[in-house]
Amino acid sequence: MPCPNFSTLKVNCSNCNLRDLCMPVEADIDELESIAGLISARRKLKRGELLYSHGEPFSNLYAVRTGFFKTVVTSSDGRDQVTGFHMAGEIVGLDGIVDDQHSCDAVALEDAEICVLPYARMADISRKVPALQTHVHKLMSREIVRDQNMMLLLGSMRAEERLAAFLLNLVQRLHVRGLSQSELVLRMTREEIGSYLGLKLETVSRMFSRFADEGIMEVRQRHVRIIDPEALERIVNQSGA
Amino acid sequence: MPCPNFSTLKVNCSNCNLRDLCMPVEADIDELESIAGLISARRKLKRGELLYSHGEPFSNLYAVRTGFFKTVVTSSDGRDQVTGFHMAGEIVGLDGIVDDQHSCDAVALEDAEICVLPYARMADISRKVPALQTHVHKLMSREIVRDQNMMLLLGSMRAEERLAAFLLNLVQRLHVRGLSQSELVLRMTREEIGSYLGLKLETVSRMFSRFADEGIMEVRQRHVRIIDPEALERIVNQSGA
DNA sequence: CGACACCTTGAAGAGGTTCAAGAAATGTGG
DNA sequence: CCACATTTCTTGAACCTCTTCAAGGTGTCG
Repeated sequence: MPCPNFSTLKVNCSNCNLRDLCMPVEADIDELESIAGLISARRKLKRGELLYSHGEPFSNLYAVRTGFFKTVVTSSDGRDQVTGFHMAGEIVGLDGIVDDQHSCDAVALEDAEICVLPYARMADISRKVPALQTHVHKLMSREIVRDQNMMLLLGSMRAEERLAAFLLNLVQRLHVRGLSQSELVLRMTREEIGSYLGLKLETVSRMFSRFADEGIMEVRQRHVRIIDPEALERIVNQSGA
Repeated sequence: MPCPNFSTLKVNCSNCNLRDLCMPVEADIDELESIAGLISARRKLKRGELLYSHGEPFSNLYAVRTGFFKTVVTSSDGRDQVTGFHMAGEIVGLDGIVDDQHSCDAVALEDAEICVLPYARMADISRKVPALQTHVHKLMSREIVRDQNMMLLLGSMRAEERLAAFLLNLVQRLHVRGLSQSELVLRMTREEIGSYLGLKLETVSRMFSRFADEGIMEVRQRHVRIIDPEALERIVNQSGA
């Protein structure tokens, strides 16, 4: 076995328990067979490892199987911004298509495993399987809508609103994956949350403390228990124009 | 003529002077013919008119022919955020694909004309013409990268940096379209610029005044002449981590 | 020409940042 | 498995940027 972090055996979507999340495509038997062959390999990453980095030639999309990733954009003058957190069933790498190279870094925030989806193969198959074509378009459109909602958050919300929205979004996504609606373990640091939300880490920390003081949640380091989700909803929806 | 704002006569990309901007696709004669048939109609809009609005069923993308648009996301509690400004040759409407309905409003900021690109037709043709498929993917990927760069701007830049970046981006896009690199007429209000940049209109106004004081540009209402573009570059690239 | 929308500028105030110090958790090497 | 180094988190105080509120000016359109 030349490289223990790659496996090409029995790599197939057909019997993957994440299929409903990452490839929810209605199709006939033949088509499903094509789709099952989308994946070229799986790959394991250690915490802190880069899945891809900006400037790197683009050739694959990646589906997260296990673990947790962040994507980070870096500007020419060294600023950087976390643009997303990605968990099981989500697809990363779409940024690379336009210039045939990645425009951000994708970093594993804990030990992780991903499926490699060669873009060329995906494009080929989606020409033959309309349902896959639709799915790919929707993936990209969803990313656009999500990013525009982040622009709304970053452009118009105050610190506590941002953090509340962030937490609600996280638990909602975790809930879809069968985890608790109220309890979660943050996979990222205060600084990473801050970068994502356009805040400094101290501000994030203070907001956590404030929410805890107000009895909205319990916070012990990265362990968070949401006691009053409606309070969070109210915070997010309170203000506005 | 039932509706003077729609025309379906001689609507064809083949001899459109904007083709290089909006459909720069390499293909053989047959394929180009397919692509030329992408457009179903053209439509004229008056200043202030909506091209589409959030919640509206999605069925078309739109290519801007003339005029200038903004797209605006509105949150449930009435906040809104300008997510983009769009000029000749640019495609809008990609947000609508994921949920079969638009998630933002597109508003003409001046009298405008657009080409209607039925999404179903586009999807069909791009299954037969790989170059079009690639083009569509790149369009969407470009939008993702652009939005993520806006997240960087909103999350990490100060007011003067944001405005400088905005102006440089604007003149650069206008320059590609054959207009001056230094002179421009803003099509949007201070408030709209502010919404886009996550600032209040007063802040935008103050920053314009500051740039004018510093001799970087002349500002007379919406007429802007950039005297020292390098100063703007320096402002954008100054800080960082 | 008048009404309305848009822009500018000042002064006061708030929210978030910066700087700093210490505490808690995590990981590492012996 | 423990001790130590490192990273991460919390909290306080001073500061700064941007916002808010207010008033007046400028431009535009019917």
